[in-house]
Amino acid sequence: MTTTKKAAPPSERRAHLIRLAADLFAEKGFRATTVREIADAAGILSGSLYHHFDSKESIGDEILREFLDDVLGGYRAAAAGEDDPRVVIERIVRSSTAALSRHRAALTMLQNDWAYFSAQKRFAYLRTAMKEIEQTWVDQLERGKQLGQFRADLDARLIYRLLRDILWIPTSWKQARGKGWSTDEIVDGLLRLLFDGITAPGQ
Amino acid sequence: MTTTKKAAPPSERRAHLIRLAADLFAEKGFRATTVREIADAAGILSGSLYHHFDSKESIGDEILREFLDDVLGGYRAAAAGEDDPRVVIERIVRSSTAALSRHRAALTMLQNDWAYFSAQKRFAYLRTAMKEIEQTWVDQLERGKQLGQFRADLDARLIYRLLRDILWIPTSWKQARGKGWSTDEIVDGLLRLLFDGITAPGQ
Amino acid sequence: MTTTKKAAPPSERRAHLIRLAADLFAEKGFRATTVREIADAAGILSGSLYHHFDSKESIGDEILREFLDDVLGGYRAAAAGEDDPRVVIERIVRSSTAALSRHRAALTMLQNDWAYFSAQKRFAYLRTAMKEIEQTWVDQLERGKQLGQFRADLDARLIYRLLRDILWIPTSWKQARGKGWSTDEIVDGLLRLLFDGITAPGQ
Amino acid sequence: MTTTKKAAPPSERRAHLIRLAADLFAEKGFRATTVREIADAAGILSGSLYHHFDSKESIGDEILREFLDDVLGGYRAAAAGEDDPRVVIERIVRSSTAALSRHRAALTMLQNDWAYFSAQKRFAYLRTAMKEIEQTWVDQLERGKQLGQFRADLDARLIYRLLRDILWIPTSWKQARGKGWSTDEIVDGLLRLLFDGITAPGQ
DNA sequence: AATGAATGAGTTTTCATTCAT
DNA sequence: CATGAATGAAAACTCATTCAT
Repeated sequence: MTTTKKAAPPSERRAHLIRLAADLFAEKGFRATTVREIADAAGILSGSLYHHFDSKESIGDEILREFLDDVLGGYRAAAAGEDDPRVVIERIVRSSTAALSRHRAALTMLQNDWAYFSAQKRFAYLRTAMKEIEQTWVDQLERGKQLGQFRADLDARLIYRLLRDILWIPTSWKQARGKGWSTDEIVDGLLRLLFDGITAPGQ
Repeated sequence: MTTTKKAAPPSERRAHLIRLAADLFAEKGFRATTVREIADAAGILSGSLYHHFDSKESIGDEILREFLDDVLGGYRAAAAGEDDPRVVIERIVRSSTAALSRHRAALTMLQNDWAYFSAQKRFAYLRTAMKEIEQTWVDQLERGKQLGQFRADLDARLIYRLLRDILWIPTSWKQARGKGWSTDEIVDGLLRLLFDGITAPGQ
Repeated sequence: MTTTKKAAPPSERRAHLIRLAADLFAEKGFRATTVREIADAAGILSGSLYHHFDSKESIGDEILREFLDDVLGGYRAAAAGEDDPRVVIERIVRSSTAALSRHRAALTMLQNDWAYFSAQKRFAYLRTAMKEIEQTWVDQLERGKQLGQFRADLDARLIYRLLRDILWIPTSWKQARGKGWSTDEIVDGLLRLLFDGITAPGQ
Repeated sequence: MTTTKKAAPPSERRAHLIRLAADLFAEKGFRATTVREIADAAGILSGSLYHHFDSKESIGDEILREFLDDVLGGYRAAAAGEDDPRVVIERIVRSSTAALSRHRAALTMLQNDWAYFSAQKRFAYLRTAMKEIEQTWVDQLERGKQLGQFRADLDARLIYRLLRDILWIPTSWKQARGKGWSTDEIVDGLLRLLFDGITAPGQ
């Protein structure tokens, strides 16, 4: 999950190309985006991309690593030095929503081409990161049960599974704009649903 | 949404090939699956598939149509002749979970290659179907609010967006078996989360 | 060193294409020959080759395996059931010269691109085969020394090193025709040089 | 065979770069070595090489010319003012072995990429040099026959062909060190093989 | 002297599809 | 129904070389 790679000297141009590629990946998925399209977007020939990267996959790699570093950072910070599971969960939701909006492309890549990436050893860190994310959720849900904050019959692992993907979703809405929701509205709606469900208080 | 197509004379062999293709699509996505892989699975050569189908897309088409027919049937039946939105929603959740487990491949295809399909006129029915599904959810949530069953501040469209993808999720768990959840457990957990959230009653 | 590979069903066409490729490899070396050239020679498009082979390397693999099977077969037969090292060596020289003339392309490939092939695990059998060949030579030379047939001060490993490459040479002369030597003349000249040197008897 | 070329102003840096390139050529062959690899070895960017050389081929040219100048010099010196063919041949063997060890890269280049170089007019001097080398051998072998030193039935041209490549071989052993042979041991073994063969005196 | 960026022509490979047999 | 062979268009990637700075 380290960010520095010896074969990848950072540069302005390079960073710009990654951003262009990320936008395309977000739009059409990683596999469906061709290097020619990336090059076209940059106004250069496809072969010229290989002056900066040694493969299309290494561009994807860089995008995904940065994303997971960011997300995991948020999870760790959320869990550090805080005892109330409810607060930790709220922090996780808010921080990862923010991280996701910063790395929209990475999310789309994972959603569309998870099978492709996770099958390669090069991307083994994806599975590792997912495990840490799951563990964090399960830990907090379990602690909440023990403290009596959450329903005692709640299956932490099951709830996590149900939740994880909801967390990813709001970000992809950026594309479908004009719907009129701010990120805050979405996150608040999500937290409300998570904690209280849709049933009216009295019922 | 019509089922009969002139280029598709139904037959045992044909149905079998579709099932084989569907399994592969479920595993790796529609685009990532090659006709050669489908043919290999059937023990024939790739060219021979074209005796049964006129294109790879027409295989996908058939799988997606059957799926949406099934799902929409469930939605319509759930809403027909029932007034209590809570009951309708529970029926929707149960029926679509069942439909999804019957059409696992279709779901993966939509999740992975939505952009690809929805951009083609041939697959226009996908958008139509999605709109009907959304409308059904929004209708029921709105009626629930008016009846005082659901929270008055609930944004029906937002909640639908949050929910839709959760509904798809449990299906993809078939692969990761051994986790020890039955479909019923998952649906119950999902309905409980939807109606009541994770907070303990007293809190 | 097995000849049968499940992913390579033998066929007339396939064998013909291998022969065409082998001729080109012999002429210009493996790396320097493009798949397009092979396809051109066959009168098809380069992509069509991939109907028969999954990579250029697998064509090379097939050519090299057949060659080494043939050569090693000769070495084993030469050493089997024969005690006189001088006879064994003569047999080895004759059989491998014959094998080489049957697999001229393989030889050129090894001479030109040995570094390329031997660095890949796929071609690990090349090193294994070379070791067996060396061991056979060293064994016979040592036995000849013990029997008093060969000079006692002869360094078997050194002589082998000096000899190995001479063995390969005569084959490549096929190209440079018109020189007027038959294979037999070459082999006889070689054996005479090996056993007796160039010095006149009396000197 | 002229050494001076207008596009080649000699300099320290330049000579160093040629040495680096030569090492890589020796390891992997001329064509298999990329300019980028040469530049990497020098710690500069590939484009910067073109400040010193106008093409990759001109690097190869320089390496090959120096080599052939050195080798031919040895051949001429060996034949000059000496009547005994046996002595001349011994001198040739010793001098060319020494030359080869000074120009290891050139040898690998010729062995691996002979077809490539010899097809270009720029490298016409390669064929010229080879002809002179062959003629020298044939002359000495023929004279030896007339003097009764060498076997009368010996085919000078054939023997030369058989011998030439043996001469190159020992050089490539530099890489596989630790085998425990000094250059002298190799040359002596070679001369002994050449003059007397491997057969024990009495046999 | 060297960088940093790019070219352009070529390479191997992929894959849905066609079609005579 | 299926084979066996091929197409054709596009994909990812390679690499010697150029050039403004």
